[in-house]
Amino acid sequence: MPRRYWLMKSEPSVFSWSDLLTCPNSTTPWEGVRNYQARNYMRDDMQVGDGILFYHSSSDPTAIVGIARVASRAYPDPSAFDQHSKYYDARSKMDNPQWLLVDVTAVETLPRPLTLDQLRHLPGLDSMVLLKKGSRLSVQPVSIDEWRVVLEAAGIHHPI
DNA sequence: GCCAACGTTGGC
DNA sequence: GCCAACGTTGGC
Repeated sequence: MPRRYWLMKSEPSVFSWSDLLTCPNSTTPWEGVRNYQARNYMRDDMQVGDGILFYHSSSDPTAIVGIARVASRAYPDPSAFDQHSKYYDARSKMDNPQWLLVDVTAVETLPRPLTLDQLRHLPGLDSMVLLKKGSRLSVQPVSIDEWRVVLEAAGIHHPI
């Protein structure tokens, strides 16, 4: 199975790239995904070792800021069971979990963030999910070609 | 803060 | 199954 590539969004005011870097082993459970399509990508398609573009949304500027990798298969998101969590969902039962997550590990910080505006001007990213109007998916597939374009533009030549 | 676009819910 | 209402996302 060839490696796949993804883009994952996070609001830095909630969880930033630098927050990830301070986690033990630069690794964190990607809590809080509450969208079925995003969940299904994690559940059905993500494999350990897949590449991740780490994107800061609702920030200034919005940008890809780091390269990460998938560090586990999908497993139940414990925050869905936690009544004190903002991600609590009473419909998700221990014996029938509705929401899943994967572990994410930081690999490399971009020398400079690649902003949304820069991405829009790069050739070869026309069909990138992130750049589609109204795109809200927080876990998105990225093609190998898009991955290469982004890493080249970021000045990264030996990722993962 | 605004608001377009989107996903989900629930009445019918 | 339809679709209006609602809540959320996220760029600006």
